[in-house]
Amino acid sequence: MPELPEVETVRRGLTGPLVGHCLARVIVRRGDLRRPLPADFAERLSGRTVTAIDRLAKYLLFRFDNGTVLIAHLGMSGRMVRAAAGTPPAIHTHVIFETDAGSAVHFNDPRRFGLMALTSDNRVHDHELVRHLGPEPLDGAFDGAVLSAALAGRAAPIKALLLDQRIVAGLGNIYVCESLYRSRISPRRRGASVAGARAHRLVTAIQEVLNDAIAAGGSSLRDYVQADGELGYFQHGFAVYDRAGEACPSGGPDHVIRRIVQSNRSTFYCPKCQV
DNA sequence: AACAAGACCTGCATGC
DNA sequence: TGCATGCAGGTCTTGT
Repeated sequence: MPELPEVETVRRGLTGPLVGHCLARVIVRRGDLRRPLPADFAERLSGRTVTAIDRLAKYLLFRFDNGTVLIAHLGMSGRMVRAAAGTPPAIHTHVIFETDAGSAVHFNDPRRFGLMALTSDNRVHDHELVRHLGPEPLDGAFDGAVLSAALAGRAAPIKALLLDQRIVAGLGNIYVCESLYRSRISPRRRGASVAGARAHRLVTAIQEVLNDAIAAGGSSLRDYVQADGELGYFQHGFAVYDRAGEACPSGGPDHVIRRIVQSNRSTFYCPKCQV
């Protein structure tokens, strides 16, 4: 589910309830997530104060007063939902964080593709989960030259390459489709042919799409809600995602959005606008 | 090395 | 109503 804008929205929503607060109690109800939680997970976090919550691509980094860092990924169906302490956990709530202020955050993940791991401040960026990540798309260092260098020599379709977190970190299926539409680039185009002005256009489109989505609180499809339980509303702004058979927003005659499958994932695009 | 395809797990919509 | 099938926002591993 959650791509960069959704994770960023969750981060912002958790900052109020958690940052500056001590975790009075951490309850692991089910530890067999994508990677098993360490046996001492709850013990290592209990009594610690959250000093900051950062985002690295689609990962959340919870920093604690003793230098411990909790790395969390929401997978496809993971949610972090705010609740009052003592609220009975919903089905699929696997971990509960209760603060000294009487509020709680429930980690709920039906498919259990999410994960959490513990490390420390000085080792975060070397951690195996995040070590391979490419540039942050909203970072100033990410530009057309950086992107085309990463795409040089690549024969795979640009759609598949943009999903590769080593090339750019944080995009998923929705925002790749939307960015390619916005930059009028065909998802089937070979990676290496995206260079120069075309790469620049793509970077601009990626940044615009992500910023628009963050401003809208992310996209709510099946599972995603913000930390406060509110729905994001960027899904109403999709130009192509999940709109197969509908008219392309360009309004061009006979412009119909098409669905194809690439690398076993759905791709939505306008074959007339995107070349 | 680069790429494609399958696997992981659960819920939901669809069609018979 | 029940059952089978296919699909879903993400990685990770395996095989060519």
